[in-house]
Amino acid sequence: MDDTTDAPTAPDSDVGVIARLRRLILGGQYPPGHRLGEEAVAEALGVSRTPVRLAFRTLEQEGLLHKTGRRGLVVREFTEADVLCALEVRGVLEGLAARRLAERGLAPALQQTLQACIDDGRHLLARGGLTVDDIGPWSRLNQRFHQAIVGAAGSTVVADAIARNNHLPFASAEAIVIDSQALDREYQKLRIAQWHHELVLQALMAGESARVEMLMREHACVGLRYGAMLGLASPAFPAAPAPSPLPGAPR
Amino acid sequence: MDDTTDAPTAPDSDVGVIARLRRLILGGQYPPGHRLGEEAVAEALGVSRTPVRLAFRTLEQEGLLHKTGRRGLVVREFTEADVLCALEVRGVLEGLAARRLAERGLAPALQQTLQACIDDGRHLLARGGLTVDDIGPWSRLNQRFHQAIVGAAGSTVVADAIARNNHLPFASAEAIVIDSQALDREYQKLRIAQWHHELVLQALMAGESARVEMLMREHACVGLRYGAMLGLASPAFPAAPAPSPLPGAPR
DNA sequence: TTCGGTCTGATTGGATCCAATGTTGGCATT
DNA sequence: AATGCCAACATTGGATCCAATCAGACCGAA
Repeated sequence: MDDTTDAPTAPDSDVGVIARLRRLILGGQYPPGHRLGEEAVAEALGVSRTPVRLAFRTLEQEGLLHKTGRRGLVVREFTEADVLCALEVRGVLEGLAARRLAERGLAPALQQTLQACIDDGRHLLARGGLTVDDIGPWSRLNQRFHQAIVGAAGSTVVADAIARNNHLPFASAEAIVIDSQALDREYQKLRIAQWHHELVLQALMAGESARVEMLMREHACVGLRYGAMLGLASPAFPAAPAPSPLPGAPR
Repeated sequence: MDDTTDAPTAPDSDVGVIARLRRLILGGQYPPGHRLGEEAVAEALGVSRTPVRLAFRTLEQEGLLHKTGRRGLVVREFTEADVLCALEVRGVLEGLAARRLAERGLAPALQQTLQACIDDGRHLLARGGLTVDDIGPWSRLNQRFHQAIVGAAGSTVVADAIARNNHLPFASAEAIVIDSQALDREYQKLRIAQWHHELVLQALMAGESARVEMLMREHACVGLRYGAMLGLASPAFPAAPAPSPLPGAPR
């Protein structure tokens, strides 16, 4: 398996073994509940046992693996309820970050950044429909929006808590589930998300801290809970490969 | 749980290196900002570099250590604002857990557990004052109360997020700051905490999910923010005048 | 037939060795 | 004197070897 295929903004290109093993797990190579042995993984990755042990430690802390009573680690299995919970945790934490930001005051530079994300989103959705090439740009601007808010909240503790939660594959903001077969429905979802972004900026500018907190909490629900209302099939978490979100053109 | 004394006679059987290194860091042996080398720590702990590397990985994920731009890891330094943020994160997450619990319904067994904690606390505080021997029992019942709520929320994702935040030494529920020199003031704090516990159970029994969420969020602030109002030393906040009279216990 | 004990194999944790890389100090040159 | 280059060193990451421990199987006895 080649590991160099990643988004241009590589989130964790720091250590190869961890990223590759994580991709193998998320890609379904090791099914949930499967027991992982150091030796087997080491041979599969073509490295020694030492880096695998390090990677196991990290991935265990991230929650992807967990120790069983007996020997070894097993791939954690996530239920639909787990996915909802992870999104709710993200909403609560990002709500906290947004509230703190509103209470501290919105710097002009940050306002410009958020406005740029909103402008990009408005431009992206202006055509009245989605294509597969739009998914990458929207994912990026969405991530920019969220990261700007979290980063400007001025607390590494909050940012770290969000980052830890985002280690769950389905919980991060950029990992929005896009059903390429129903792009018209997904378009509705993105329009709602865009609407939320605009409301969030509006509330931030007005210093409405309680409102922006609630908006962020609700915004986190767009990924899954809005799907059913829009007639989308309740998507199981995207553990399957999903090679679609490859960025086509970086705008 | 374990002996807090640094007895050299093998307290390092289960997870020894991580626990011992964490104790060294939290004990101030390695001051914040200090650079940790594998070799030095390995020699200090009397083990090889391999378990130290594993421990570094874990403690880095926990947030106690962080990579510097250059080589090695440094002990993370926490500001007063970080402490407040960690408590706020705990409040937000435990508020989420309590809200979910209220929405799912309170099982009779859990109600009994919480009531037992409350009874213990009421008994503990009935004498009208604190002694140093009361600190341990109160810490334990407090932890029992919080763990019961978090565990009953029915989500490993939420519980894990709280557990990760609790890795910060000052953020966990049992790590309440007790000033042994001002036990009368601390007694006021514990009375407020006890009061919160009783209100939480009341709200849980009534199914008041929004209220119990807010109660848990406020409850997390008792540790630090109430200290100043009660005249306790807290450098970040000016002491407010007039420690308010506490209401009597309900029922 | 079933239960218990023992043995063997597998697996993990720890230690040590080797390679790679970044850092720092010194020296030479401008 | 300042600056840039080079070399020696320190430190980290990876690989391999050794010990300890746990699990499962096999055998024997009740």
